[in-house]
Amino acid sequence: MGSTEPRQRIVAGAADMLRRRGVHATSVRELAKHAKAPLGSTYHYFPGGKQQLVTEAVRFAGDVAARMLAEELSAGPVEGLRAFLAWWRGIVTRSDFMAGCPVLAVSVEEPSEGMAALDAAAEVFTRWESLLTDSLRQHGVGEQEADQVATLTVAAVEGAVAMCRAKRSAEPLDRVAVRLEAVVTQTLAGR
Amino acid sequence: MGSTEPRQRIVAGAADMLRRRGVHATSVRELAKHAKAPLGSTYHYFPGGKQQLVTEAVRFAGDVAARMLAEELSAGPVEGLRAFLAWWRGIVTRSDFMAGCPVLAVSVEEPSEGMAALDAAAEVFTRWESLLTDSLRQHGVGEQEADQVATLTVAAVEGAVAMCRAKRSAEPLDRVAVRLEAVVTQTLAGR
DNA sequence: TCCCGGTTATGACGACCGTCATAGTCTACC
DNA sequence: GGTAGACTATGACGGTCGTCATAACCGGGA
Repeated sequence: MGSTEPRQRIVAGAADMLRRRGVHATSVRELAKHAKAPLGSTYHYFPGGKQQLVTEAVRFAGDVAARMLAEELSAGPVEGLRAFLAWWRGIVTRSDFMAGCPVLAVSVEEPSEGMAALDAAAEVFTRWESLLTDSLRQHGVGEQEADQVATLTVAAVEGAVAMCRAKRSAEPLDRVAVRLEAVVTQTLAGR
Repeated sequence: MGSTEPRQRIVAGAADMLRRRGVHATSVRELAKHAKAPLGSTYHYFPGGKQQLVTEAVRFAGDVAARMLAEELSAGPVEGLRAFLAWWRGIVTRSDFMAGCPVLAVSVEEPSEGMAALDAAAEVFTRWESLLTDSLRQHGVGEQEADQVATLTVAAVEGAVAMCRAKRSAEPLDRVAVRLEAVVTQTLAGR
């Protein structure tokens, strides 16, 4: 909070706004105001314009989640999964179901011009999947099965976050959490 | 194809554009052009403006999918699941990973003014879940477990569709398909 | 034949968009 | 203390947005 670096503040603020409104409903002016930075600064720090800003925001949000996921996975796949789900639940509920996932937002909206942001989103998804896959493999799960469970987890979490937003309820995330934990437990038990 | 009713044409076209661009990147002008209808007609048939148009498009797309899902589920839960996944795979690949899900698009973007479209999205999700839940319950699955598996399925499919768009690859949907089928099969086998 | 409802056609409105140019301010080093 | 360079401030640009008012059109009942 109150980071002194304006650039960092802009990126973090952008990630926060993308969560709530999506890409096209977020203007650069609002972005600057939200970060208490002048509009001119925006184009000073991000000469690539909105595209660059969105791309960096996606990477930033992806990194934050990945760092958390990596740490929690060190206690085991099930513990990591639980923490991942709880983390998303916190974001969704604390914002009164206004906030979602900026990575998902970029993935759903147009690649109108330049796919930089979309590519960044794809990389974030892949990174999350890799963390989950590695953890599963380290606990004896086969390659294919680990890949599939990791992708299922990321997809289900992202989908559930969007569903929570639409329904203004945390139930989708809760249901998915129970079922995903069962899947991972069974996978670790070797079928 | 080539329906004579302009109103229907506009709604179907809107659903198609929402898939590809999302809500805010789709203008009413483009919508009218895409449906070969005059801009004035748009506000004649949809006095509620863009909000009403988006809402009806979401309901329309939701109905099409629900009808398909209901029919395929009559052959059993696994068969319905398979068809559901294959249907989405077709949409994603046939469009060269440009098209996604309009319901998801609405769920991820603004609640800015009037939640009509968001509510419609929530109803569509609930409808899809109900179809899956009912099918599972008719095959002896308990209530809670059926609810959880149904939500997991819808969430995972929606998330995977977005991931396919970002990665420009059908692999997320394919991985999710394999794992979801395993989940449903095991659920039906009673643990 | 006339007219009248539903539909299309056209153009305008105020607002906001992304982007940039330019000029002012500040900071830190020589 | 002066000056270079990083940052801020301001305002403008061409465009497009959602929305609406209004006029032209057109088919069919009186």
